[in-house]
Amino acid sequence: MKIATWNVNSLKVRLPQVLEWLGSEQPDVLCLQETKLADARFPVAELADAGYRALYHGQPTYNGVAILSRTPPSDVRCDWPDGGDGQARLCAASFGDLRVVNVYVPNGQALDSDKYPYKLQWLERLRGLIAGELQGWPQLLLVGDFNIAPDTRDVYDAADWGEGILCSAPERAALGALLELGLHDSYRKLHPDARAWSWWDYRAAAFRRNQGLRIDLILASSPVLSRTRDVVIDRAARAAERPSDHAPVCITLESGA
DNA sequence: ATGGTAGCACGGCTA
Repeated sequence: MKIATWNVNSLKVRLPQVLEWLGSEQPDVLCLQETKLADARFPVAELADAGYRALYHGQPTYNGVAILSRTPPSDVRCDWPDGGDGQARLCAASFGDLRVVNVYVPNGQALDSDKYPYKLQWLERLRGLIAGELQGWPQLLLVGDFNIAPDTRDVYDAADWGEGILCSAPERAALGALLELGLHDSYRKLHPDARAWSWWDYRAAAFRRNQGLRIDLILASSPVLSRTRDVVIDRAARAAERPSDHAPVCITLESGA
């Protein structure tokens, strides 16, 4: 079973690439972030033609998440239990015994921005939600754009980036609190020494100079990690014509429990 | 060079 996550930075613009990627990679589940689409404009028919149904939760202009799958999901969740705060950043669905939670964590912008405490509060709230989900779903994947580089290995130049946004100690502590629930950074577990990025800024020719960060993560509960065959970052998608600034990340699981 | 690019119901905001 293959489950992937990809911040597409506008599904309207990136739909041809998403369709091509679905065709070549054939994932069972693809979680999207930054679809930037109102639900009425979600490309349901085009994806159905490609063999994928869609669970989507969007808004105009900003944010937006979706879960594409070849089989019907169950126990669908489209926002926070209390209805959320108007920012479409969370959805979840189950495929058999596997729970998949898809998040677009707030960027935070800068340490002195009011978006920074919002990010930290959002992550604290997510911890509570995931703790509850794990009660009913021991086999769980928490995937998405976390907007946090877990440690210095995940930054092209950690000394230069320092304690800036995406790398500050409170952000990393909030990610650590999620891991303490019994989740594992699957890519890092399988590739302890890898220096690989999932996001490169559009500005300053960051991709050409390979100046990136690994902020798109697949966190797996222990039962899922134990049946993980591999985790890969598809750097080629970032090198494509008119790319998203993020690369897809894909986990392959042994089939069965 | 202390910036740059990309996307968005269109132009200041977000990343």
